[in-house]
Amino acid sequence: MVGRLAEWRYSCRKSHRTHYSEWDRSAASDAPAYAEFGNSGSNGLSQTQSPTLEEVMDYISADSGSTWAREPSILSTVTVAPWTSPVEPATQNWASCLSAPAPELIITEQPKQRGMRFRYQCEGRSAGSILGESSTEHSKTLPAISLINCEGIKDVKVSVCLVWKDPPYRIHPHGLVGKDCHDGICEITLHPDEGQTNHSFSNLGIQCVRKKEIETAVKARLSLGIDPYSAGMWRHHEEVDLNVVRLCFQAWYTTAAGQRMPIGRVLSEPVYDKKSTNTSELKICRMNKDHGRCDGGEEIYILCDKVQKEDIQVMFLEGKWEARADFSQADVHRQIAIVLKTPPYHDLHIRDPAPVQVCLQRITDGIRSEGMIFTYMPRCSDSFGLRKKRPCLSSPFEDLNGLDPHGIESKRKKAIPDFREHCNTISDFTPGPFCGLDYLPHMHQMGAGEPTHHEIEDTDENFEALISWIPGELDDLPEAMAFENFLPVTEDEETASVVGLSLALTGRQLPDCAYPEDSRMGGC
DNA sequence: AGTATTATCCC
DNA sequence: CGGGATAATAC
Repeated sequence: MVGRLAEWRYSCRKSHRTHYSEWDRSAASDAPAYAEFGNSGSNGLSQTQSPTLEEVMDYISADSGSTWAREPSILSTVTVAPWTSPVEPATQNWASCLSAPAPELIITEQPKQRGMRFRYQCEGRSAGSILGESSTEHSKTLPAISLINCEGIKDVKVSVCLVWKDPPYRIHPHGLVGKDCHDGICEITLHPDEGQTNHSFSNLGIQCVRKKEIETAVKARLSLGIDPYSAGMWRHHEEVDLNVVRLCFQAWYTTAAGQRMPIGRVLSEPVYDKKSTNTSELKICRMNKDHGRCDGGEEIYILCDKVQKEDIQVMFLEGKWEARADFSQADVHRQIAIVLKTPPYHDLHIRDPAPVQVCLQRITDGIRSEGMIFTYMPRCSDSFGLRKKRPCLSSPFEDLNGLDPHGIESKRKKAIPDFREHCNTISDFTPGPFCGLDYLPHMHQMGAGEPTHHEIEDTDENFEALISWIPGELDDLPEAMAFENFLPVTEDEETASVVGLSLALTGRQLPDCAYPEDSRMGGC
């Protein structure tokens, strides 16, 4: 467990290196604290995955006895104030003295955490608009707050600024732009005495600064007194994580005596930059295969939105069952494609096709993409897989006839395939034999009576004859040499198969169009 | 020095 | 906006 945590920390450091360095430093001097997180159980951290940073934070904040939350030495990089609670009812103390319900500021609609891109100044003033978390494609919501127990107050000033995702919630160099925004913050005045206690923020955009502007931006904000957590400037402030912010809502009112009273200080959930690959939404765009053998090990290509090769896994899911697809970092191509091997299905003896979900999952935060269906096929009842008839194409090269020359359409949204089709692959011939050239005429003979199909008796004799011919172990033949690709269906295909087979046996590249059905990407 | 990723800028 | 080209950095 400790090892896994260390691994998690390592990956965090890699992908958010700058941002977490403060914690890394702390943790280095307090290994036992980390070990304690790893025991999960009652501490609320996930048991099935590495804990997220938030979880660790929650754990820390819940653990008042933690030495390193108070230990001055670990705060050596902090120039101003120590850490304080994220949601702090600032009004609690005096309110209880007055025995009146304390005025409060609450977030009634959190900002949507993902999906909006931070914009540079050079991209224009309109930096988009942060939506509410319950927004859908059809109904938009906005981030919103509500003032509670403020009925009698005339003016309440509300201010929103951006802070770091993590304690001590320093001011963030990025700024808010849009309606009611200036100097990177958004300020409005509400009149609760007139019933105006709610507000939703429309047209709030996040404008990002360039790295070289971080210091200037932070100083500018601090000089305006914007620093809700009095966290000040960090001497390594340029190490801020520029891909995530939190909105910090604050409110004040002025008493009759002219005293300025704070009402609240509330943090939103983190808001992540859509453009950054370590926080963006994950998406599978296409897979080259939507079904396969239930014992797994089949190669599949997935095209996806940009991912980070060291922080991505592909999960196969069905209810509580989860299996991770097998691939290495080298199998992630330019961040947008993954070549993987399917994991075996949990039941190798299924009788019917079993559809499961395939999705991308980021390792560090556990976020998953939407699933795409992949259907596991039963193994064949006849070990040869030859008894089954194979459906006949109207034309073996249908795809070449103009409508879909690249076979793109034909790969889209296929219906759940008939598992018999799947059974015809040579890999069903455990232990992986291969048919010899001289087997083809034999096959032809046997199918002579059938105009569209050839069938071969699944007898032990035939099987023995087949495997006895084979020179050696051919377990690892590429999928392109699947038996179905060589099994003649029509005269044309048979010719193609003979060509294909002979080429395959001589180890030469097959012309794409020699395949009755090209199962590889790209097509003819 | 070359490749892979990220940051910025453009449309 | 979303997509993508290009400059700038990181391995």
